[in-house]
Formats: sequence, C-alpha cells, structure tokens
Amino acid sequence: MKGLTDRQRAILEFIGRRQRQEGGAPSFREIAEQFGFRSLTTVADHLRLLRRKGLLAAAPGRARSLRVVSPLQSLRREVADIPLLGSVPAGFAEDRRQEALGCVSVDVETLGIRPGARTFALEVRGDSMIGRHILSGDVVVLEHGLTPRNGDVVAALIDNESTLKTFFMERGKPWLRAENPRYPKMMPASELVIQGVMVALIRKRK
Amino acid sequence: MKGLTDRQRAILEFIGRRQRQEGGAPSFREIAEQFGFRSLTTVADHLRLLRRKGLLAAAPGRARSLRVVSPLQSLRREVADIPLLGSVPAGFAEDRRQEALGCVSVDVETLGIRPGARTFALEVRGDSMIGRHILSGDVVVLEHGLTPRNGDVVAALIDNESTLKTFFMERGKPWLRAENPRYPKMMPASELVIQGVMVALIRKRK
DNA sequence: TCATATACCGTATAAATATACGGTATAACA
DNA sequence: TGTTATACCGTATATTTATACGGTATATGA
Repeated sequence: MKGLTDRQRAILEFIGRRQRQEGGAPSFREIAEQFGFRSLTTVADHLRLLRRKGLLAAAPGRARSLRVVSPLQSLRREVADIPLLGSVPAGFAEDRRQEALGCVSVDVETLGIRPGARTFALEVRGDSMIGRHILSGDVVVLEHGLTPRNGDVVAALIDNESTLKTFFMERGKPWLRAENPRYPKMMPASELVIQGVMVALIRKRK
Repeated sequence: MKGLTDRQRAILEFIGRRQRQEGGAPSFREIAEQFGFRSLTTVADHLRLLRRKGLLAAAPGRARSLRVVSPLQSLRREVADIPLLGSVPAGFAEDRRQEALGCVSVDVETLGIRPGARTFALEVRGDSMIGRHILSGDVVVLEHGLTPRNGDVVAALIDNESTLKTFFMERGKPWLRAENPRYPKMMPASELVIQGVMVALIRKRK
C-alpha cells in the first residue's frame, strides 16, 4: 500500500477530469462504463482503496459526491471568470452583452478581487505605460465602479477607445497621465469616462 | 418572461456557488432545504423556468447534473492549480511534498502553460529584475524541465535560495545576468541548478 | 507454502433522486 | 373580468445510485 497503481491513477485522473470539465463527479456506473468494468463492485473496490490512501473523498450515500483530494485542493480558492473584452463600449453599466473575446479564469485571492465585482480584462496595446512596467501584450484586469486612489492605473474612454493612464489628483482636480517620456500627455479626468481601475496584471511568455 | 425574478436569481447563484465550492451541483432536495421549500415541485418549477430562459442546463434523469450556463462558460478553459512555493528546495524532482504556501489557479490558455507540466510559482523579492519589468511582490509562474531560450528569465538556486536571472548563451556557454544596473553581476549557468523557466507573471494592486 | 493485496465478476437492495400529476394563492395585464 | 405567469403545497413513482455480500484469479512477499 505505498504508491498508486496504474489503474488507480487512471481512475483518479478520470474523476478529476470530469469534475473540471463537466462540473460534477461521475457516478459509479459511469466509471465502470469508461473502463469497461461489468461490475460496480470493481469500481467500489478501487474507490475504497483511493479513499483509504486519502486521495479521494466522498459523502456516504450521496450521489456523485466523489472529490479528488490533492494537496493543493485544500489551498484552492474560488475561481472567477473574467471576460476579456476587445474594447470597452460606452454603455457599460447594464447592457454589457457577451462581446467577450475570451475568458480569464483566476482565483480571487491571487488577484485580490472581490467576488461579484464588475471585473473585466483588456489586452494592452502599445508602450504608453512602460514607466509603470506595463508592457504591450500584457493582460490587465480592471474593476468597474471602484473609486481610483492617487497613482492608480485606470482605463479611460478616449476617442471611443479604452486607454490606460495613471490617475492622480492635483489641487482637488483629477488628472490622467501617460507613463512614457515620449508621450508626455496629460488630460483632465473629469471630462473623461473612467471604465475601470486596474487591480491586477498578467503577462505571459511570448 | 423578460428578466430574472429575485427568487430565480437566488437559486441560480446558490447552484453556481455550490458547484464552485463543493465541486458538484446540489440535488433538488438540497435546494428545497436551502430555501425552506416543503415541496420538490417548487424546486422543479423554478428550475424549469431557469432552463427555459437558457441559464441552466441539466441532463434528464441524471442526479446532480445541474449546470449554470453563463455566456463566459463556453469560453472557459481548463484551470490549473499551481503551487506557490516559498523556496525551491534542491531535491525538486521527485520528493516535492506539499510545502506549498498557497495555490494559484489560472486557466492554462491565459498563462500559455501545458497541462500536466511541472509548474510552480514564486513571489519575487527585491528589484534585481526591474530591467525586465518584474517588480518586488510580483508572482512569477515557472515551468520545471523546460530548456531556456536566449533571454528567458529563469529561477536559479544560489546559496540555497531561488533567485531570478536572465539566461543567455555567449560563445556556446550559458550565463545568468541580473537586470538591474545596481547589480551588474554575471555568473556561469552551468555551475548552477536552474529550477525553472518563467512562463508567466501575475501582479496585483498593493 | 501461506498470507495478503490487487483486480475483477454477478446479484441484490435500500436510499437518493428527478420528475409527473393535481392542486391553491397572488400579482400583472389586457 | 378573464388570462397568464410566478410561487408555492402534497403525494407518488420510476430511475439512478451507492453499497453490501459472496465469489475467482493473479501476483508478491514472508
């Protein structure tokens, strides 16, 4: 009873895959069908062993209650599905339909977002924020409706397109600033619509 | 039959929450218990309406097969659980036990990682890689066993501690370099153990 | 050689579960 | 006023489902 046999590993992976892909664990019969077992006892035998080894949990008598117990499972947090938008339209508030180009799924703790918040993601184009170490191709995660603090990065709607800028207050007036010496622009924030405040950034290897 | 009623929204959210937190949908009885319904038909009525509005899917006759259908659901990819390690020990290969400090869950497409790869995460301390726009506090995701390309950022084991460096070849010899003018160090990579190659980076608002 | 663990089979069965049928009450609406 | 939709109740019932009992075969180490 040291490690796992090939069969046990295969069954454990099947359960985990079904759990992730279909959102629920398979029943004993479905496991038997998948592996060609003609007896449910065969399934029960394997599951008993996996449970004894602490890799599988189940509520007794409850349908489809199998759960893969990985060392990471206990640390796992709630995963949020954040829409990756091509551009943020003006009518954001209520009428946001599924104009999403993709979906970024990250656990809420890693990104520090509140569950249920109006969160969306944009892909950065251009290097206007390189002074804040935000590169072209980075994906920024923003929260809509958050009041920006001084120095926060925000997405603003300029010429019907979303642009990243740094937000700050000067003598009680809100301003936006690009973070690249080649674009020393500065514009009043009060005349512009702020779509969201950046809460996280994701970069992947090119 | 335009929008959702409060009851319908509450039930939909309950199903979604159970699905995420416990890894499986609730049964009709559990929904009835949650909302104080004394009849299962009440649950069935609500679910029928939610299904008609296209917000809920279920396999007929199958236990706990409810699934919340969100517009993002179709775009959702597989989510990987990446262990956040405090430090990378020397005996990485086989004997990595659960010394994880946390768990970063991100979909594989956003990070561009291969499912099943030896992936782990580290929190960056110090600003030795600021020239590559990697800041202190950032979480870097690394893949173990990947052969680094020229210019890749790698985690190397120096003085029993993991440090980020840029990897490059010079006259056929591998070297490591820090990306901060205040630390113009350079060291041969062949004498050091490279723990992983950086594939992604996650930054959150302080 | 005996004990033990894994890996299967076939047959049952109690409990869990989805779902149908037939009701009542209430608000919105035309 | 009648119609329609939502929101509940109570009682069944056919399936699904987990799980128990009693087997066989084959390794593997003591």
